[in-house]
Amino acid sequence: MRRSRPTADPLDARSLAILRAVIEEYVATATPVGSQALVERYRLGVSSATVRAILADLEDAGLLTHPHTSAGRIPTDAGYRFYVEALAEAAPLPAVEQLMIRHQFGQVEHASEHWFRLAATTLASVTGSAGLATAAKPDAARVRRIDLVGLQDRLSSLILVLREGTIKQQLIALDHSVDQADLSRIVNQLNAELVGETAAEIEARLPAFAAANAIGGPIGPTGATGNQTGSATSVDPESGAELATLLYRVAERIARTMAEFDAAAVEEVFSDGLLNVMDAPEFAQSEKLRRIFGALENRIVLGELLRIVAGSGRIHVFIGHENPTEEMREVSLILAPYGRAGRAVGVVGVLGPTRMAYRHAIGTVGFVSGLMNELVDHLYA
Amino acid sequence: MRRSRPTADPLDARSLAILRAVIEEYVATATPVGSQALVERYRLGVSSATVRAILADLEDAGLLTHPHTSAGRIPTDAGYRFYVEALAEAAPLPAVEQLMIRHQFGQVEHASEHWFRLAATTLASVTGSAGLATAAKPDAARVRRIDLVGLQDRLSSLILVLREGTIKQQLIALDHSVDQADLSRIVNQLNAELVGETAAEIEARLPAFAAANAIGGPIGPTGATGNQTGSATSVDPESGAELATLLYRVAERIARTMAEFDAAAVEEVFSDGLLNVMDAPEFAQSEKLRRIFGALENRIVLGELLRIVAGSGRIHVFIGHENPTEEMREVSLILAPYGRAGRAVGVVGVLGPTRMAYRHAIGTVGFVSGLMNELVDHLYA
DNA sequence: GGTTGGCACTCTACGTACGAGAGTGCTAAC
DNA sequence: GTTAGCACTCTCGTACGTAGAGTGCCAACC
Repeated sequence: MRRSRPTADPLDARSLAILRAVIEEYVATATPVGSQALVERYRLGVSSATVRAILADLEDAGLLTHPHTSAGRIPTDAGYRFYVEALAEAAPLPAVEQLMIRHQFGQVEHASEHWFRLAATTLASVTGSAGLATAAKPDAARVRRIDLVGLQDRLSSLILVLREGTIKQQLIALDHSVDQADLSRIVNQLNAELVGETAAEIEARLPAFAAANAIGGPIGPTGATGNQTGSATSVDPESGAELATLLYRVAERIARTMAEFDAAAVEEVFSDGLLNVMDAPEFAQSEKLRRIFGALENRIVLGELLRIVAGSGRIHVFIGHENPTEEMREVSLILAPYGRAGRAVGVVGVLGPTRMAYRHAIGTVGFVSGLMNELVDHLYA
Repeated sequence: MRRSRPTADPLDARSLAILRAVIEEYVATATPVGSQALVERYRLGVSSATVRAILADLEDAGLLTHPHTSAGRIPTDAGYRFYVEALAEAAPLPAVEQLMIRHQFGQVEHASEHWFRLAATTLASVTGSAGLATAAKPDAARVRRIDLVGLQDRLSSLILVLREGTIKQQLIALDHSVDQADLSRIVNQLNAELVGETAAEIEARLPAFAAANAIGGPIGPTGATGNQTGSATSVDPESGAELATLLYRVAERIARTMAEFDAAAVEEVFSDGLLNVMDAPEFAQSEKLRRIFGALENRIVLGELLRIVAGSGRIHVFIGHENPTEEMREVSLILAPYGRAGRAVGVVGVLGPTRMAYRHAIGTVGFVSGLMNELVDHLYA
């Protein structure tokens, strides 16, 4: 409501420089920045009075605001948005840090499950915000390997390895005791028939399994390999029927487990460095913190965001109010997808106060997502 | 420094009743409790002046304290300790709640990995504190099943199922491409020789593997079952040597993975309801919270505690200063082991402010650890 | 016209003062 | 041994006053 027209005059270079200075100063100090501080710390070549006039313009444009009359300026969400889009080229991660991170990933390379955790940890420590990572997850999981391990007389464990590296374990209670040799025969048959299939495809086969089950006979195409590990006991008809029943139950369980896996928006979100967020002075009162942590615990809220990002193929920045949920309106999220569309995709990113070092954070998230890309490519070339 | 001798006179029944009242009132209200409040809310049959005299005695005995002169009394850690040992018989969980919890465990029964998480969640929601749970972990893991799954030409995934249900996945880079049939032969041999063994036992066998490797011949006792899944290709000497090398490497990796698993004090601590702790008024300033969460994230601190509890066979209560670390001196931990000593053992428990409903919490932790006992027994009878 | 120094103004942060209220410890009477 | 009474102490909330930071505006300047 002052001086220049309230809306988007294209800002001149000096205004941009000042906007940028305000943002970077505020990000560094967490204190509203005044005209005096700006002329002292940045070579602006103008007096504080001039700076004040420009600050007022930037405020009219909605990019800055005032906590109160006699305080300095702080950026609005719109200000940060402008900064991210027009002023802040992503800062590439220094080569030293890149090397260090690669080295760390090398250390755990033999256990892919740890990559996601490490990605979150790395993002947290490098950016000083909270780090987030989801495991790479396919649209439709496919079977890579099935195994049944007898635990006790009437209890067995189904181990389902999916093509993308995920392992699912399920307990299966048996109606009758089944020895490991019989379990092996079932496993062989299941592997022969179901490897490479999706939940839906297995589902479609279930009636065939059931039919075979009903007549108590052996099932599957004649090509089923079978004949395994020594003990080639002859199968009496009754136990044959029992095995067929079991076969059906296991196949059904596999289909269900995979369907559940497919349906889960986000299987698990690894996070690290939540303590970093607690350190931010804007969250000194635990009430705000509580709401943020609450939102983070709520997988639905986060899942929605992650889904948006996973499909997009680019880095997303959600600043304050841009977040879909009320609780997150004081934090910013920088999220990047990784993996191959169609194959497995996951998301990595950071969460911090809107007062965040966006350049650095975007650069770091970009680097880590690239690294995860490499790793996933290496796994599923 | 008043009236009666400063040390442990055996306290009379009335003093005990008042101590108990103070503690239970304070736990309920989080406000220092005065003599007036006590006579109003509890049928003590005496005047507030008398109560005041007794409160002063209890303070001299070190069981209560004063935040300041004109405030009511609050319990000291010693007061809580006395309460837990002498005054508070554990409150058994109401049958309704027991049933509800059992029902919830029934819902996820088919996936044991979820039990630990559910235990933490249940403890958190029932007690209103943070819930903790570790997976059941043996002193020395034993192999239950080994599998190798080809991921790509020169990359394979080792899947190691331990007797206690834990699954470990490891990537193995191959020097040469190996087809699934050859992998299967290796797997069969490994299973034949290593099932049931510990890390140390496998370690001891490694030289034998290496020797066989050196001469390029087949290895293992003659009883090794072998011969599997169709493709009985004849093995040319060179590829035989390569396979022997691979066999050795995989065995070595298995031994190392298991040794690491054994060495880890606590593999993973599932926690839930940390938000509950944030809600406690004593932790309104996030500085205290920060330190507590920091201590929780530090696996070493927690690991030490859990190790103490795991071996003990009984419920432990750590109140405030009784905790080994500085950061935890404002919280109490109630921890119970479950499982079978010698076989797998784990720990469940809750963490909350020292101002905790001990009776209820102890009862709940006891119930959940009993439940986990049942589940583990059911798995590994 | 843009820029600058000067200046009045505004608002917060902080320290002080003060009364209300809660709860104690002590004493004298029961 | 118990109780009523009472002076005392300490916190908490409110009010107030001051110092300091930073603004917005204006008149003068280049």
